[in-house]
Amino acid sequence: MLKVNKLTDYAVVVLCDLLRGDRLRSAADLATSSGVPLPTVSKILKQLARTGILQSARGVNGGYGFARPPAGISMAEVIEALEGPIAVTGCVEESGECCEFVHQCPMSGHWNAVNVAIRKSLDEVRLIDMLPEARFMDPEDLTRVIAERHAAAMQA
Amino acid sequence: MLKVNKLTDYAVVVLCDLLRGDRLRSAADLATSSGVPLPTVSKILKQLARTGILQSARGVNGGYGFARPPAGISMAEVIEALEGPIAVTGCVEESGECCEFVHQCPMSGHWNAVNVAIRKSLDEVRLIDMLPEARFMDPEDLTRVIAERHAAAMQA
DNA sequence: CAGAAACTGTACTGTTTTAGTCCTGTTTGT
DNA sequence: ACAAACAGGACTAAAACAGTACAGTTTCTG
Ligand code: FES
Ligand code: FES
Repeated sequence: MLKVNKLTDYAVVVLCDLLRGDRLRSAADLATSSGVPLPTVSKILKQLARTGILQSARGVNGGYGFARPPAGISMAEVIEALEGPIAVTGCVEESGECCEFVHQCPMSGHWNAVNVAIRKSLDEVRLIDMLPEARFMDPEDLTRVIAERHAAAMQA
Repeated sequence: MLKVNKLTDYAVVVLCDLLRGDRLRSAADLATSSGVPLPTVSKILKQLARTGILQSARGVNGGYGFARPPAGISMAEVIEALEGPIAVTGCVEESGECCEFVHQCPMSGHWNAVNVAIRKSLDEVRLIDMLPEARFMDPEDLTRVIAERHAAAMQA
C-alpha cells in the first residue's frame, strides 16, 4: 500500500494550519484549531523543528513558525523529516542495513531506480500544493500570499 | 520511511529469476534458484497469477510464466499486485475509507497530488529495469532479449 | 486408473511496528 | 516566583506483518 506514517499525515494538516496564520503558534493552539490531539501535535512539531523546517521559541508567548519561506518546502522534506530517508527497501546503496550476502546478493541495489523515481516526484510536490485553496488559486498568487504571511510572522 | 512490503521485495527477486529463464518454472524450482523459502515464493506467485501478471499451469510439469510480454510490465503493476492500490494515506478520493467528517474534514483529498506523482513515477520504471544486467546493457537490446525468451516460453 | 507433481485458498501465530500517551526537565516572559 | 511553552525520552496497547502450515484441486504419466 506504500503507506505514509499517520504522524506524517497529521503533520500536513498541522502545517497547513500553520500556513494560514501569520505569527508564532503554540502547540496547544494548533491542536485546538486542527483537531489533532495535543500530545501528537507536540510530537510532530518537535520533530519538524529538529530537522529545520520549523523554528521554535520557548517560554511565555513562544511557539512554532516556519524556519524559512514555506513556498520552498517540498513534500519530500516533510516526509523525510518525520520518517527518515526515503527508501522503499532496506537494501539501498546508501543505507548500510543489507543482508549478510551483500557481495553476491541478487537484489543488491535493485530498488534504487524506484527510490530515485519516487524521491524525484516528491521533490516536485510543494507543501503549499497540499492546501485546499491551492486547487482554486493561481499558483503564483498562492506563492505570493504565503510569502507575505511568512514575512509578517518573521517581523512579529 | 515509505517502505514497501517485504513480500514485494522478494517478488522482484523471484520475477527477475523468472525473467532469466525461457520456460515454465515451478515454485519449488524458483525457490531453490532464488534462495527465498518455498512457502513464501508460493504465496508471491499465487498472488501475481491472481492479478494477471503471471499465468499458471497445474499438474505435473506445471509452473508459472509471464502472462504477457514482460517488457511491458511496470513496477507500479508489481507493487499494486502485492499491496493493493497505491495510496499513501487512507483518505484518498477513490478509497472509501475516510474519517467520519468527510464533508468538512480539513485534509480530505490533500494527499492526492502526492499519490498521483508517485504513481506516475512508478509507471515509468519497468520490471526489467530491475535486472542487474539492465545497468550494463543497451535498453533496446535488453528488451529484445527478454522478448525472445518470452516467445520461447510461450511456445514450449 | 492410481499416484505424484503442482497449483489454490485460507487460516494461524509469534514478532515487529506503530500510535498514542505521559512524565520530567529546561527556557523565558511577567 | 510563577506560569507558559518547548525538549527529550520512556512506556504500553493495538495493529500490521512475515512466515508457516494444511487441506483441497487439477493434470500428467505409467
Ligand atoms: S539485501 Fe542488500 S545486499 Fe542482500
Ligand atoms: S480523513 Fe478522509 S475525509 Fe477526513
